[in-house]
Amino acid sequence: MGILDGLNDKQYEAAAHVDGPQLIIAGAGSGKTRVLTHRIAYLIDACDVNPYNIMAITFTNKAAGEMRERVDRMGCFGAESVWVMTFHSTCVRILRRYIDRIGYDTNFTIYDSDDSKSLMKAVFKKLKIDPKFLKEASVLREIGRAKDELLGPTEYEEKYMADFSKRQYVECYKEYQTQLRNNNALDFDDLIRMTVYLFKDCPDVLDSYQERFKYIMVDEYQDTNTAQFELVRLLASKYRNLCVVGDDDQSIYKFRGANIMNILNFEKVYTDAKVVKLEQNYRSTPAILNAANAVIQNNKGRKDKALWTDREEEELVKIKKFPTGLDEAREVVAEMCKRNSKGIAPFGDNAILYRTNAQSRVFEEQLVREGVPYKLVGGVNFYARKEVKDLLAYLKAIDNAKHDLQVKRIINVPKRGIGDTTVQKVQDFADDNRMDFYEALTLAEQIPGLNKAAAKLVNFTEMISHFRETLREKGIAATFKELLADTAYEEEIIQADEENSEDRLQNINELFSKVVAFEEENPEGTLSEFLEETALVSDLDSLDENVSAVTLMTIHSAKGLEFPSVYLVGMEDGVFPSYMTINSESEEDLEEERRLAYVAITRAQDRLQISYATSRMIRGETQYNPKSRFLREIPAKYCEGETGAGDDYTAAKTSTYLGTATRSKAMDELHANPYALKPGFVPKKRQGLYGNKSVSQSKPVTFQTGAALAVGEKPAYEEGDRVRHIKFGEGTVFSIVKGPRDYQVTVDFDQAGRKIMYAAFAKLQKI
DNA sequence: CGTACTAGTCTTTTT
DNA sequence: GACTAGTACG
Repeated sequence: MGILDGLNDKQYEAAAHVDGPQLIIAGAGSGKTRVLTHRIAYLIDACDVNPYNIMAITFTNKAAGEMRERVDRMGCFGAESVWVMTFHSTCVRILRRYIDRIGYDTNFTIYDSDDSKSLMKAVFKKLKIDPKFLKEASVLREIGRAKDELLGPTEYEEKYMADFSKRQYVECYKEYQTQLRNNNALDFDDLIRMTVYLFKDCPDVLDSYQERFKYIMVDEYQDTNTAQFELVRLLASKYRNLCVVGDDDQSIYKFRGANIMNILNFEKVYTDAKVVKLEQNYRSTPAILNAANAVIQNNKGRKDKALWTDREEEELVKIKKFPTGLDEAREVVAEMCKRNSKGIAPFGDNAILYRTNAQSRVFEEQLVREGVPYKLVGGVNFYARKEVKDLLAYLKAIDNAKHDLQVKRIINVPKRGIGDTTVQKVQDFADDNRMDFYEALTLAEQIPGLNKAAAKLVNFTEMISHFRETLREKGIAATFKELLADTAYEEEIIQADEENSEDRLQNINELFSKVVAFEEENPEGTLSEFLEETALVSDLDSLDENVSAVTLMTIHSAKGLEFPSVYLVGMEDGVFPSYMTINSESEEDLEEERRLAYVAITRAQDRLQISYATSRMIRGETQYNPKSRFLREIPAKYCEGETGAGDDYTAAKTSTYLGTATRSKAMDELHANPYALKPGFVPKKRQGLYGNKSVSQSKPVTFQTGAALAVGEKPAYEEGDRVRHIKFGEGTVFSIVKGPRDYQVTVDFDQAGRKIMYAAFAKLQKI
């Protein structure tokens, strides 16, 4: 039978195992997705399993999407009815149907971390807790941890009854959960937890899902937390056809509750489990693989394994040392430019990986300066940006007036003279009369003490109900358009005229495109369904591999991805491993960090460069850190360039930089002033304690930015013209349309694709 | 009620 | 250094 042809022996063994529990230990790059998809095909075609009875669970939407695509491509009959989803979306799906069985309304809302934080603030206020004494974030972290461990407020209280120091956490947790329930809302962690409760409380519901999911597969099993483990255990307990895939060496989410014991103890929980190890790596060169193995071998609690490859040796791992973080960024970008122009590697082959998001900035600045296209993953999630959240809040308020938090968010955005005191009066009235905030708003004229504000509130509710009418009659996109027009939201951004105005307008356009796309794809789709889609996506999900641009992201985000050429930067003790783990004295924390290093190294296919800097600006101060201990763990025989230990400043001391440090401000200047970077512009030299050889070599920028137009002024280019943009590079003007306030220009960029922008902000240059 | 300034926090990673 | 929340003042 041909379904499993082309798999190696181990892969075959794993894919052909059908009944009973199975643990697949899949090393980095060992083809685990391949095994999973082939196993699904095997179940359907060779074992006559109904595709409807197969479930594959992943952590990210991106992984789910890829799996979906590959399953569909196997071409098995009925493959589209295989359930391929993330943990979170699976739970939402189940809860929307059955959560009323445990006392919630099925049209519950999902709170993101921002919402949770606002709610916690309200909790503090109510309990009269001084935020200086206790941090909202730390309480939320504690609650999240409790929820990951399936401890509700009551269980949590019981467990820590004797612990006086947890007293306030208990109070906060109880109040927080009460308020969530009052708002008919669930936070992220509740999604999993409530599904587990539902299954435990309602055996008939559990049974129906056990009958549905007779064959269960879990990807990235090493990242499961206790709640997720329990969820899977319950679902699989009837038929016991549970196949989990993971790699204990890539467990890097302990801080989020992941319990590495779930994978290490799998064989103890399922004593009859079949265990298969995939150790052949199809991704990296021997040098890269050996380096990775050498590092991870320093960890103790791990399943014994060693990846191998039959690839030919090509290049050794490159180790580079730089005087400063700025030099590092400059040289890395220069190297990529060189390799690109020589035709060795297009920009899209490269990834820059770092420990923390904050490290991306220097690289961004250099990439912008050199006109290199790049994709930045992480930082602020698209749906978490202020303007996007504002507009989504409008849509949520239009969709369902019970979204108190959302209504309050936008009641005075843009400014319409409704202040905190007014809001508080309305809230008090609502509390006294036991009604929703929005309901109270509609009765503004009956609320005592509002005076002039009442009329403003009436205007607001009338506007919302008008939008509701539009929604019913003309659909989501039309409502969105009207929303923009009536609230003059964009005008406010244009008027404020901040340096990121253009980005913000662009985000609005992007959100609008998403609305339009949703409506086109789901002609019958409701606004609620659209909003649901936006609740569970991350920045990573939008990463487009078809665009040839350098990728910048944290190592965490890079898990599961691969790149021909990887630059692993900031390899210094105190940066990576982070300051926190070095000081924590806990060997476990350091081991988690080492696994992170392992993940980073194994992302590289053909070429890996690891670099560190003697001094580096962190949070406004210059730090001198020694080379990373992980770097020292790589034997010199796999490397070229700087190797060995102890060739640099080893006393990890911190000192504040003297003199006026001229931090590179390329980005800021580009946004603030279109003339800031003229060809030939050379940044001010940075004079530090260390001689800085490369500063004076700074190349002129490769592009010129266009002049700023006044809002509404006709641009100097026409349809069909070739133009250049600061960020997106070159493109062709598709259309120029005169909008109500300004010309809207649509450009098809060679790299970045089609963008719609306002002429006054785009600063396009005809070429 | 809105604005302008100040002080404090953040930085480990995020579905 | 950058962002945010909080405060004082008009």
